[in-house]
Amino acid sequence: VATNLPDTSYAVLGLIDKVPGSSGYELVTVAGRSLAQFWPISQTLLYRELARLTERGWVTATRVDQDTAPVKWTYRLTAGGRRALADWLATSAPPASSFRSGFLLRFFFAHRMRPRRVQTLLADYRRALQAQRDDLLAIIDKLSTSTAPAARFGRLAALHGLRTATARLAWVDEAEDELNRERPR
Amino acid sequence: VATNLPDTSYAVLGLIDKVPGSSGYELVTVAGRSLAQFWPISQTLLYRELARLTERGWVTATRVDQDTAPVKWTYRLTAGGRRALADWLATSAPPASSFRSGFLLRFFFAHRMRPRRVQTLLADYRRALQAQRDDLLAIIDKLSTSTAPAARFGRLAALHGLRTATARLAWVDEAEDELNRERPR
DNA sequence: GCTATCATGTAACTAGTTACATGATTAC
DNA sequence: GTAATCATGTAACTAGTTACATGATAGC
Repeated sequence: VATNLPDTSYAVLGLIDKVPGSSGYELVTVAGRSLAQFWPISQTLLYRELARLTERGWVTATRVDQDTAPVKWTYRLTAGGRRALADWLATSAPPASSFRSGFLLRFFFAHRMRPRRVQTLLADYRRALQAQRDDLLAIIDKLSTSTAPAARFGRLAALHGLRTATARLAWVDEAEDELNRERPR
Repeated sequence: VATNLPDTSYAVLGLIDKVPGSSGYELVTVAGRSLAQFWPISQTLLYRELARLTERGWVTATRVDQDTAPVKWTYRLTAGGRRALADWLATSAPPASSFRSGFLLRFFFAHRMRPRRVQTLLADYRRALQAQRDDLLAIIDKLSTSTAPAARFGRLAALHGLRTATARLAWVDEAEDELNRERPR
């Protein structure tokens, strides 16, 4: 009964391939500061995927006893896992780019808000974008020192986020201008 | 047992408020060319939300018999529905902007791909972005003629998508340049 | 004594997806 | 004949979220 798995499974598989021999706990943190920008995975889900990948025989789990910290399990791809990852990467990415913005959803109904409320909504959005931009700048900065071939794509992925955030910040200015122009004071 | 509803419910509520007296079928199409850009709602889900909103007493459903087409049901907000919508709009949008990009996920693991594959991946992404940009341009064009206050925010929301798509197209160029520079021929 | 880090889970839920069903009318 | 438009659903699933549990060690 080999149904095909969701992209999240391959995300975890790819992560293990990138940092082999890490524990679930480590993978959660690594995912949190890399994948999270464009493919967030919660801790619970990641552990569930690890179990599933192990069951499939795509990764092996090794028990590691530590004296200072609790027991941990480390993961590595099997030959089957490498094949599965390669197959998935060769598959065309479907248009499955789901984007849901709580901000835009509310903004779309802004004609039912008082002008002041629209202002704070935009201000909140700007703050969130700035925080995101700063995060991405830090990531890019850290990755730009490394010359590893794998880090190159990570850096470009982060750059994608940075360009997006910057454009959206410019949009916030634009929107504020337009809203002020029509209704002065 | 009044649990609070997900944003999607309010999205539908807001839509009905925007186009009162429309049927589920009409709402599906309206959602498809407005909300879909930043808050996609499938047909099945929309009908389910209509049932839920009716149950809550936030909207009323009216049966309309037609001689040429099948029976339809049209929807309108009640006083309670208007209050619920206003309350939700007054609520700060949580950072809940979930973004999942199948493209970036694969691109992040591009070090495991052959260079040719990376090229086609980028080319496919560019094509998708161009299509999206054209869609948004058409929407903005249509909305810019209208002077209704509600259309203004719709236009700005579409502009947000346009700015995003444009920045990402520029990123594709940037990424291709960078990948070609390091590995000529 | 408190908080943070390391480390792995269970339980319960629900939002959202996909596939399918039905059937009339109009236009090519 | 066949495809598109109008119109509303049901059924079945699963991916992902949220809240909670546990427990050791290390540093302040």
